[in-house]
Amino acid sequence: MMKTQNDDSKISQIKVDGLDAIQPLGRHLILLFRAFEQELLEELTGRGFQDITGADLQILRFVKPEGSHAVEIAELLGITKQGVGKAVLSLEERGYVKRKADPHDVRAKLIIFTSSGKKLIGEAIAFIETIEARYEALIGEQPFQTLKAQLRTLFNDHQMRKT
Amino acid sequence: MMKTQNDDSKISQIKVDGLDAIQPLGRHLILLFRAFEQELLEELTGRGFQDITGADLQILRFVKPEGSHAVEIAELLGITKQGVGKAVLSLEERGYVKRKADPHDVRAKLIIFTSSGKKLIGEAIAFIETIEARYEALIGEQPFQTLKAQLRTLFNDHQMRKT
DNA sequence: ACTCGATAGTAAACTAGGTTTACTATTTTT
DNA sequence: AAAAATAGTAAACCTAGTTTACTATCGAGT
Repeated sequence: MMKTQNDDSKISQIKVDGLDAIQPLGRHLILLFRAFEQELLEELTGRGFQDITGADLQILRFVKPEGSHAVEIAELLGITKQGVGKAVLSLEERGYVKRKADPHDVRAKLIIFTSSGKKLIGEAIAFIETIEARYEALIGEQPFQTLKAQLRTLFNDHQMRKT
Repeated sequence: MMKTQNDDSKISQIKVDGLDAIQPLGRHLILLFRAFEQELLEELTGRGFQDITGADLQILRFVKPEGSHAVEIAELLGITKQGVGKAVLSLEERGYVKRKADPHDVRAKLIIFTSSGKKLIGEAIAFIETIEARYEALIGEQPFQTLKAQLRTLFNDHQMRKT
C-alpha cells in the first residue's frame, strides 16, 4: 500500500490526541471504515486473494446467488452501469465471476459467481463476522446493535431530507 | 453529480429494506459518511463555493491558522506529500490558499489560508455543527456523544492491533 | 567546520475507479 | 406497428491520488 513513501510506520502517526472527542462524526465514520476495510483486505491477502480491492468487494457483495444484471448492481451501489461493466470485466479476467446470457432477455447478461468467487465472498463474509464479534466484545452486544440502529436512523434522516 | 445517468432519482433507490439491520457495520459507516459529505458539499455549493470537493475539504481541515507544511498535512491524511502538493496547487489556483516561504527553512513552504479560504472553512465548520446538532436532536445529546466515543473505541482497537 | 544521511518540495509518468457521451440491439408500452 | 425505455458496450475523459526520480537544504555526529 505504501502511502507515505519509504516508511509505512508514518501511516500510524495520524494524530490521535485528546481533541479526538470533539472531532466531527464524519471523521470518526471514515477513520473506522478505512481501518475496517484495510483489515479485511489484509486478511483476504493472507488467505491467498492477493488481487482483491475494496471496489471488487463492493461489486461482489451485490451479486445474487442466482446471478445479477449489471444495471441492478449499479443502482444498488449508486454508480453507473458502465462503471459496473468495467469492474465486472476485471473480476471476470481474474476468474471471480462469469457472465452468461439471460434466458429471458437477449440484451441482458447474468453476472454469476465462479467457484473461486464463491470461495472469496464466503471467506470475506466469515471474516467480517469475526470483526463484528470483536466489536461486540469491546462495547457490548446490545450497545453494538444500538450503534448500528442509530447510524441507520441518521442515514434515513438524510435520505428523507433529499426528497 | 449524476451517478446513475439521466435519472438522479435512482440514487435513492438504494435498497432500504428490513435486512438493513443485519448489514455489517462497515456498510452503515460508509452510507452515512457519504450522505453527510454530500449534504455538506451541496450546502457549500449553495453558499457560492461551487468548486469545492470532499478532497479539498480534507486538505483545508488540516491547514493550521499559522500555516502548515505539505509534509505535515500528508502525514495527518495518510497520503503522499506529492498528493498534497497537487491538491494545494489546485486550491492555490482557485484562491483558497497561498504558499509563502518558511522563515526557518529555505526548502519549506508554509501553506496559509487566503481570506476566501478562511471564509470557506468557517462556513464548512459552522454547517457541520448544524448537522451534528440535528443528529443530537434525533438520537439524543448524550447518546450522540456515546456514539462518537464508541466509534473511537473501535478505531483505537484497530490501531492497537496493527502494532 | 564538514560531511553525510534525512528532510522539503517538485516533476513526470502512471493507476484505479470511476464519469460522460454516444451508440446498438432488444424489449415494452401504447 | 411505432415509439419509448432498457441492457449492455465503447471510447474518451477526469479525479485523486501513486511510484519513481530528482534537487536543494538542513542538522547531527565526528
